[in-house]
Amino acid sequence: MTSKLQQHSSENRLQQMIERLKESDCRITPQRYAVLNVLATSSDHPSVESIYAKLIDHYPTMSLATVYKTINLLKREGEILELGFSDFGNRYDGKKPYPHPHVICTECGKITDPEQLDMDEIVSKMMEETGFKILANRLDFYGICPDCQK
Amino acid sequence: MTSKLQQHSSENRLQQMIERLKESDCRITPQRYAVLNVLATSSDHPSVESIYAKLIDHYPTMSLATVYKTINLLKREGEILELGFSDFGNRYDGKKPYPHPHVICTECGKITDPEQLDMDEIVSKMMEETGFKILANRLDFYGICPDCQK
DNA sequence: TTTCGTGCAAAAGCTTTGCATTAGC
DNA sequence: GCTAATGCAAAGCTTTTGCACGAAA
Repeated sequence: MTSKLQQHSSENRLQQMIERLKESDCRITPQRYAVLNVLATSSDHPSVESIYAKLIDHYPTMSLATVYKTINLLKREGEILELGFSDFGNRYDGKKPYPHPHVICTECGKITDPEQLDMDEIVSKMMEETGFKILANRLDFYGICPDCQK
Repeated sequence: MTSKLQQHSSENRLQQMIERLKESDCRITPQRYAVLNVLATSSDHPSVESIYAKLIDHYPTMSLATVYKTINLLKREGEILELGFSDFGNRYDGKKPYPHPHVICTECGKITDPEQLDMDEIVSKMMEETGFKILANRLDFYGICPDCQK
């Protein structure tokens, strides 16, 4: 799993992804580059559909299958975090591919990252209590964002 | 949302579910009763498929559609907690229908409830930091259970 | 030139839905 | 007896896959 210490700017994040794919002998096609770029620069946790929608005008041959395949590749390489939702589809975080908390507005679907909450201590406690070797976690808060409360 | 203070034994949990459905003018058919019973007495967070499999011998006319419909009814009534997973299907908790942490073994699929972790304080902090009105949460720990580590 | 990636269309899972039949209350 | 629930089969969604063509290295 990628360490939190490896956070960089968006441009570096894109380069990081490309680097990783090259190391695994993957080709950097225009389509892949475009999907990587969206994932590396989006803070709004895009869906497959929204990535496709964002790219189809500029890349007329882009297909949903290619977006799916690129995302699966990045998942295998550990370069994106998948947030699966049973109600409103999967969303992806390419900026921070390691587990971290999310706050989700159930009105408008906005997803943001709270900063003040560190999971390390909680994870340690859980390992002690349960005997599990904990490798990942997921913490979501669901509610109404300030905008939607108005 | 059901309060944690309302925890009861499995038999009472079943009665509680039935009560709630009756209040909403739902009929208690043998099929519904059977599904409710599985959900009220299972600690292993069953899937739709496993509920169906457990019942089909005793209720030969039971259908998957009925299990799905009953589960959706209970979701609407707030009487079960749905744990959606993008990789291995949805699982359900009828014993504790309010949000609470889960520890999931990625080897054998076992799901257990840790007891020592209270989310209330963390939720309060999050509301302060983000301005969200937080109504629910989900906390999963993924790892290898003691049995699978051997 | 060889191999990998693309993109279409079909298939695969899982869940929901329409509708005629059955059965609670 | 009235109305809701059941259960089959069909439809819907999202995601995956097979395969022929095209492009990267």
